[in-house]
Amino acid sequence: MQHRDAIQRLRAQGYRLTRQRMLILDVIARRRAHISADEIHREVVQINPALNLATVYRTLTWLHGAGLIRKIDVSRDRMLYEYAAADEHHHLICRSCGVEHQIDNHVVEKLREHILEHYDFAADPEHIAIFGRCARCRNSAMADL
Amino acid sequence: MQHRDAIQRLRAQGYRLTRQRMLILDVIARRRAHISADEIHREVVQINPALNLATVYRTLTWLHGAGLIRKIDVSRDRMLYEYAAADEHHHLICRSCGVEHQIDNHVVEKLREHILEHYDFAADPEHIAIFGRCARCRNSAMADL
DNA sequence: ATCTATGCAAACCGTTTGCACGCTT
DNA sequence: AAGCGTGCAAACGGTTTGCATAGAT
Repeated sequence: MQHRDAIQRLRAQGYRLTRQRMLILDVIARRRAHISADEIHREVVQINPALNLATVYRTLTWLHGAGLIRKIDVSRDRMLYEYAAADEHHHLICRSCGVEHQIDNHVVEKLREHILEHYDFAADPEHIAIFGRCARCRNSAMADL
Repeated sequence: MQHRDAIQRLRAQGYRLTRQRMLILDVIARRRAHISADEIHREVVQINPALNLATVYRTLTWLHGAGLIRKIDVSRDRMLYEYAAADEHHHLICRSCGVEHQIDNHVVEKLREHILEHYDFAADPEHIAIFGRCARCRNSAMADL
C-alpha cells in the first residue's frame, strides 16, 4: 500500500487523511486499467454507502493535483482516471470490440520529437487514447464498417 | 458556393433544402478554422434570429452524416466542426496562449504506420488535437508552469 | 477549537429529444 | 396533401458548487 505513504506525505502538507480519500485511492490503485468517477463511486459505496459522488470528484481533483493519479480523456462523455504508479503508457482502443491495448511511451515519443523538430511545438506527454480497429476485428468478416 | 451543390445532391436523395441548413453550412464553410455549435448559432442568429440551437445541432449531425463537415473533439467540453473541403490536417494547440497550428496529415501518418507495424492496430485517421506549448510561450519567461 | 472535507441538493453546460406546427416537396 | 424539419421547452448526463454539518488535526 505504498500510495498510503503518499497520502501521509500530503497530510504533512496540511491535507487531511480521511476514510473517503483512502478508500477512493485504494479503488483506483487496485484497478490495473483506468476507471471512471462513476465506477469508483459504485465500488466505494459498497463499503461506505454514504460516500457521495461529489466527494469522489473532489478527491479525484485533489489526487490529480497531488500527482497520485492521471486524468485521461479517452472519450468526451466521461473522464477516466488511473493510478500514476504504472508506467507511462497510452491506449489503443478498438471501436468494434472495445478491447484496449497499452502502447508504451516511446511510440508516442517519436511523434512528439517529430512535432518538436518540424513545428517547434512541445506537445504535452499526456496520456492519450487512439481509436481504431484491432487485428482481430479487421480480420473478422463479421465486423461491419 | 460549391457546398450548395452538395446540398442539392442531398436533396435528390430526399432531404429537404431549408434556409436554416443553407445558412448553417454557409457559416461553417466561410470559416477557415473549426467552429463550435454555439459560435455557429451566434452567427446565424444575426441573419435569422429565430433559428434555434437545437436546429444547429440537428443540422450538424445531418451534415456530418453526409460527409460535408468534420467533427473534431479538441476538448471534452465542446465539440468542434469544420468544413470537409479543407485538406485533412490535425491541430497543435498551445495551452498557454491558445494559439493553434495545423499540422499536415503525414506527421500523424507516421504514428499510424508505427502502430500498425508494431501493434497490428489500425488507428483511425481521425482529426486529432495535440496540446502543448508553442515556441513563443516556451521562450517567454512570463509564461508560468 | 479550528478549519478542512463531506453529504446533500441544486446548478451548470453542452447536447439531445418530444411534441405540435410550419414549410419544402 | 404528405411528411420532413423547425422552434420551443424540457430532459439528460457528467461534473461542479453553495451551504451547513461532520470530522481530522
